[in-house]
Amino acid sequence: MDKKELFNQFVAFTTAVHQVTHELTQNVKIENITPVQYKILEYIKVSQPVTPTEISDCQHMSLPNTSRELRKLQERKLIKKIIDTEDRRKHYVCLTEDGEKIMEEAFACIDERFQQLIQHASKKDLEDISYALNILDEKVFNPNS
Amino acid sequence: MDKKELFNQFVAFTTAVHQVTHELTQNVKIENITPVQYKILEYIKVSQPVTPTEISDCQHMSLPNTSRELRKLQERKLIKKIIDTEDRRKHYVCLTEDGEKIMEEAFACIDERFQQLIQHASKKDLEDISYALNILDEKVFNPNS
DNA sequence: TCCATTACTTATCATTTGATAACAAAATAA
DNA sequence: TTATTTTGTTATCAAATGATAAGTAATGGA
Repeated sequence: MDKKELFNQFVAFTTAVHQVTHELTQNVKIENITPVQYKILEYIKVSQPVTPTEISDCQHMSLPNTSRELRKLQERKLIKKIIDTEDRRKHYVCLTEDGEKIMEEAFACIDERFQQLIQHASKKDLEDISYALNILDEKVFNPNS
Repeated sequence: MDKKELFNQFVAFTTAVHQVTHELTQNVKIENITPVQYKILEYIKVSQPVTPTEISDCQHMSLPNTSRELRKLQERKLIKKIIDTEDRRKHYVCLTEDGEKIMEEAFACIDERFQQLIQHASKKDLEDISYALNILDEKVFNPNS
């Protein structure tokens, strides 16, 4: 196995992943939500509670810009902030009920398209896919966990 | 294999892929190139020659905006356009020598970080990774090819 | 107590990106 | 030939995003 060749395979693969994730999410349409705001909501949904600093780090945006987007999401009642009782500088960000509802709909929509994508997969195919995902997670994308 | 469970695994996986590709490309710094322009160059590099319409489709941007960015890249002598002799409406876009040089440097930089990522992988690991990439390409991300 | 650091906010400005209308030129179909 | 479609450009405006300075409040250490 040539490592250079593996790199080419890797590049083609990640391109395909980006393409497919774009297709899966493209018909998720939340009223008046910008792409960046959607990514933030998605992150909160999966990892809540999170602090603005964590969002800032994970989404690769400055804390001031994160703060601005969070304020907009809060104004739209999609998220709420809870101040840590231990360290009152820290804010824990969570989805509100409205936010949860919207994100569950979004995920359901993505899931629906995902199920279409794998509709022709056999039982063994599904096992192979799951196994392959695990291998790559373990050896490339999440080597520590 | 529960299809719902596979979806969760899939979501976590694609998130990790996006995260890692961001890390691999983040220290590719080309002077005065915007992210969109970089994505266009990357696409041209891999798929040249391409037409503006193809770029527009693949990068999910309107043709006018594609045209604008291509003009900027052309002004910087990173790409060139060749008019199709058969159908003179069509323009084939290619990298110039300067463009090739810059993109090869960029890819070398990404490759370097990729090699770090898999530096501890054994021969068998590499084979497993390659196999897993193939499986996923075949059954999920590139079902037609 | 005083000072430095951390977590976050507000405000402002520049740049990038997206959307749309109007146009030109070439190809194709009627 | 004339109309229609395709391919691409230019121009303009609005919105989203990025960068940075300045400020508040809480914490923790000297």
